Amino acid sequence: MAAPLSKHDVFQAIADPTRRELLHLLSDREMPVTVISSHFPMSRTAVSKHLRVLSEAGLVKERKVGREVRFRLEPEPLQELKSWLTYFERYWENKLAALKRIVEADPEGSSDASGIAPPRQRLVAAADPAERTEPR
Amino acid sequence: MAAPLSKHDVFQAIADPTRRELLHLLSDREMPVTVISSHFPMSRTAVSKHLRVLSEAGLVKERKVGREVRFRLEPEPLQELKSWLTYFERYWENKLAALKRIVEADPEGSSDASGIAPPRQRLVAAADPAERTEPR
DNA sequence: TTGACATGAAACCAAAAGGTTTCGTAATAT
DNA sequence: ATATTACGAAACCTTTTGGTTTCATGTCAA
Repeated sequence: MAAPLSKHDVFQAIADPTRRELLHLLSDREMPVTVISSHFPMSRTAVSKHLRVLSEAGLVKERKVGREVRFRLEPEPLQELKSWLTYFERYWENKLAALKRIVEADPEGSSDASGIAPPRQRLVAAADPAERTEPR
Repeated sequence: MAAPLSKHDVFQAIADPTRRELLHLLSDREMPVTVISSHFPMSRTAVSKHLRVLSEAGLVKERKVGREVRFRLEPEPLQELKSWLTYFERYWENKLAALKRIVEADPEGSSDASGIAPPRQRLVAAADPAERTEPR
């Protein structure tokens, strides 16, 4: 349970398209920096910096082989992203379910196949026509 | 197939911790800007800017009510993130996943709008025990 | 009306991000 | 030995980001 209090977190690491491409590239196999950078329209140094950001986020690991340094994907930290997403999943599933009910005009309308607790999101507006927020 | 070629994508939108907190806050119910900003240690204007970034990524929707503007969560765009993650899930789920993938040898992937390139598959690793990369 | 409230636009600023080129150093090849 | 290759560190530059304060405008309350 080492706290990864490093400078870059997973969310920030994957924000850049180049870095996402790097992850895909490295998911295939491990590669040295020069080979990696040959896939990108920027300097090797720039790619190297991106690799460092990924490394600080724990998303890649490096290993020295002779004079080269090979990088490989380390997917585990992506789980944080996944669990973060899980929280919101029920919201869109709920919305989709609601839409489905409307479209199908199902008179019963309460079939939720996911078994996930429904969020307390108001799908309909308040009844008050003025809709004051803070009556003072 | 509306191409979401706006300035901010989902990946970038959720990179900022404040914006992630905003999404959580708004997942509960819709809120006007002033109320939202009271939850954050920064100016209302700053929060407003974050809301705009989220809006450009399609993650929140606004609605005018009297003199206030209420924001609410719009979770659908997060599905892009989820499907992006799905690709990597196989890698972390168990160590045999990579092998399995090689065996199955999925012939073609399709690139999407998020800068993701399909990995070029090489089924055989270098045989040289010295592990030279570029024999010249 | 007049004043208070809710909000966005604008101008501004410091720091971070993303890139470059140059250089030093370790490992390999000849 | 000597040249070549692989790489990171450093210095530098430009653009973006995340924040601020100030101001204008629309809406509501008295």
